[in-house]
Amino acid sequence: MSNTKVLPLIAPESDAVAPCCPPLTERPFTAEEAETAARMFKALGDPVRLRLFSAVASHEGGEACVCDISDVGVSQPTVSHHLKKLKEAGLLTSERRGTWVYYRVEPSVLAAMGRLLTVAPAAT
Amino acid sequence: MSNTKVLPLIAPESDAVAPCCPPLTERPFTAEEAETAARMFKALGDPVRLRLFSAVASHEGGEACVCDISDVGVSQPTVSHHLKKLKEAGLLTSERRGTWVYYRVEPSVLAAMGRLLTVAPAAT
DNA sequence: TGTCTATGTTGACGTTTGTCGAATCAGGTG
DNA sequence: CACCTGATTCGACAAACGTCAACATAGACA
Repeated sequence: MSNTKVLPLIAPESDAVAPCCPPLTERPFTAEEAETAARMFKALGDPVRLRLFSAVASHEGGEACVCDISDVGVSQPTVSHHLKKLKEAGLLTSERRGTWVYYRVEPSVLAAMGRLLTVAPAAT
Repeated sequence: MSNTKVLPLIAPESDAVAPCCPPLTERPFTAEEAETAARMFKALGDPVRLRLFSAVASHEGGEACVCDISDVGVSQPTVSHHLKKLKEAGLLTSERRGTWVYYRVEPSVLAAMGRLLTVAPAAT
């Protein structure tokens, strides 16, 4: 199962995305909100991680085997290390299927981050 | 007063935003693209910087004096240090007016980052 | 069983980062 | 001019980070 869903895209109008924080432009972040959101931005703040994330996110079906994306110029343990970081940040999930481990993006988190960078719709 | 300019919003349909990179989900980033984009994400990857940025972005008129936003729990030199980082990342600009220094957000960069997190429209 | 391949973990390393206090710069005001 | 306040720069230090080689683990297959 689950081959039917080609990428559980998020409904742009849905506010069911991770209720982490309001848009950055809406009001000053609290310390707590900043902590949460910064964790996600930080995870994408490294070139290697960004390439890995982009490789997974753009891969067919929204998921990719490590072997498909590990050609980013660093050693294999380093790739594993970065994928772990992305997982800890909630941006990726992983699943072992036989010999290979597949990573897929967490679409709701992507949407939540996008919302952070949204400019508030004309504040009155 | 000054309600006339609500925030120099970006036209969501305009592709005139910083032509850094395509959406993360469109195709695997090249090393160069990742380097550029990671620099921006990294700038927002610190809680203190995120609070400072949010404070500026949400401030009336889209700009704020350092004195208005420097209450984030760290020393004043540290605030200055982080604001500098945000400036170097192209997220903020600063201008001295008399005694005070005002920071304002670079809306096009915000838009560019938002576009990165956009989900590609049904990749065939 | 043993072996081979694909990933993850450990330990160590040099580098970068976040933080502060002290010193310095920039503009007002008396 | 001297003095005060707001903001940046400097110098130092501990903590976090990115990286690798070596080792460990998980599953496939003979």
